[in-house]
Amino acid sequence: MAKKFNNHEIANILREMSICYEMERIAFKPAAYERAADTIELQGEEIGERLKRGGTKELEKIEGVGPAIAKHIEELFKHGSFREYARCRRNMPDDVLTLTTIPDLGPHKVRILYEKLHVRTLNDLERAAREKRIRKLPGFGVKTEEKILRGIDWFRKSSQRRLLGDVLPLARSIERHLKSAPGIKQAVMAGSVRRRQETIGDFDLVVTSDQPAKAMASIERLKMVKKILERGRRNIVIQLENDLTCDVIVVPNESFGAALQHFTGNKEHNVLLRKLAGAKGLKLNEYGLWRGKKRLAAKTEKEIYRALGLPYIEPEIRLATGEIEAAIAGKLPNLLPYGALRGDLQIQTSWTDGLATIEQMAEAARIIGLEYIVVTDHTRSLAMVGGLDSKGLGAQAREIDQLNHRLKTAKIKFTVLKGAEVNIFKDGSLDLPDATLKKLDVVGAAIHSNFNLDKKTQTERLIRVMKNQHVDIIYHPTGRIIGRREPIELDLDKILRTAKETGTAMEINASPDRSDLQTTQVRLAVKLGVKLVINSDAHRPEHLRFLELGEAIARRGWAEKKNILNTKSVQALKTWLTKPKNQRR
DNA sequence: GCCGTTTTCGGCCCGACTGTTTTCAGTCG
Repeated sequence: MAKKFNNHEIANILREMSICYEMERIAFKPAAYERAADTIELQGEEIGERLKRGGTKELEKIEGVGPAIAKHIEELFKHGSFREYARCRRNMPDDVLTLTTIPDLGPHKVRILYEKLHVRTLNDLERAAREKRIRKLPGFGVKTEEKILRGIDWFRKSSQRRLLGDVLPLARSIERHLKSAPGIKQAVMAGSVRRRQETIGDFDLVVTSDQPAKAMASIERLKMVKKILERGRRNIVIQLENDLTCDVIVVPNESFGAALQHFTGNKEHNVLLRKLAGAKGLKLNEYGLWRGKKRLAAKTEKEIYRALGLPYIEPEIRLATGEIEAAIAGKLPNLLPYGALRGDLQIQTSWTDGLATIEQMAEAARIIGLEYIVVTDHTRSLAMVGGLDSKGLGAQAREIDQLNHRLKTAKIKFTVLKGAEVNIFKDGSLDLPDATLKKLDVVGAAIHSNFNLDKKTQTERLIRVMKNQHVDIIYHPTGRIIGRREPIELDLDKILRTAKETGTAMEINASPDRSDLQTTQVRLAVKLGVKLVINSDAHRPEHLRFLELGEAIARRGWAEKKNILNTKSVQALKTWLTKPKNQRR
């Protein structure tokens, strides 16, 4: 294979194809390409690997990929492009994907801008708008031109998405304020926040009311509101203090479920649901499920799913990645319940870069209902945080023993275990000797350097780590930090299979900017039967709250309680840890 | 271009809103 493309890059190429066909007013192809792009982006395994393994036949197994698109992808890997794509590119602006993210600009308007004003990039667009050339175009006007300028401004300011960990507390606070506000019965978050997506574009909220005008007024009076952006009859768009856009929809109580379902999405899930309804001679919209003019269900989501012949599907897995098929077959996973974690297996303390003592972290963990923590400070080669060597870990062990003793005498049922976040060298060796690792209850290993090795080297590096008999967990396996650092190159399929073979657990690091593993990777791990651990990676007591975000990632990846190691009691965990790795189940 | 409780051809999700129109196309979620 001559060229390499990751799934995201392939998806974007297919999206460009979709836009191209849309511009040419070719029917149905745009949706087909769009759909293929979406499913490819959500694949846990690299498309290139699958192509190598099974050729185009293998690719055709992917939902929405047929013979034509499979062939295009094959050509893409062989030659770096394919004929039809090259043709499309000739007729489109270079930066068509960016241009179409500007609100109100879709394929057709972008095409007109390109053909009449030679707009190829965002800068071209801005110049054309400032020079008031856009308003003269057919189908455009002064208002559109102004909206485009505002759109460019918005794009530049807020193109980076927010972390769920930042948005969720705010969303809950708004819910709370509105629930007790005049004219409002219920206020429930919807959209990507309710699905607990790792990053959030905007915040959707469904409000029920008998007095919409009064409800709207209450919303406008919220103290977090910075600016009202749009006001409709039943919806209002506001800019919050932190510049996050919040889209509120006001509906009567009797259609609450339908509205919540509709605005929770995701879009693809809803499309599939409406198709299913259509196949049964029904119609699903944001006002309910209908047979002709008769409304069959609308008040609750459960009622709607039931009337469609389905069990309730949890918001986190409404991603159009097989949940509807599983629901029909009665094979939905029994998702990990929130609050099922009994311990946290990655905690840093003031012994290295944490801000609280072991005792303070233990106390904070106990208060939020945990039964144990593992203290896992950094090890010696991470010099910038004063990583611990064998001697330091020995001293720390004595402090932990004393603390456990005090807890016991005070009849407090809480256990502190000994661990470390052991640094992995470039060659996959560890920066502490086996003799030291052997003394610890839990050994987590993590990559903190050499992020840019090629895929083969990086994969072999981690495999070597997993083959070490003392390494229990790989921490934040891909090393990504959202918005700051790309994940390392890994053959994840191979890594996860090795994890299974060697009995090494994989971490779901719940720290909001890490979220690592991420959803699709968890799904693959669950499928392969790899043991997972959800950790906060807390560096201060408040960080323990991140665990909930990790639970959300696990749920989105279809994980059940049995897949997650730290749902075990401390005794059961210890038993598991003392077994030789290859006997751990 | 893809797909199959419509099954290898003939369909393909739904409604609101906006701005530009004078009846509707384009965009969005």
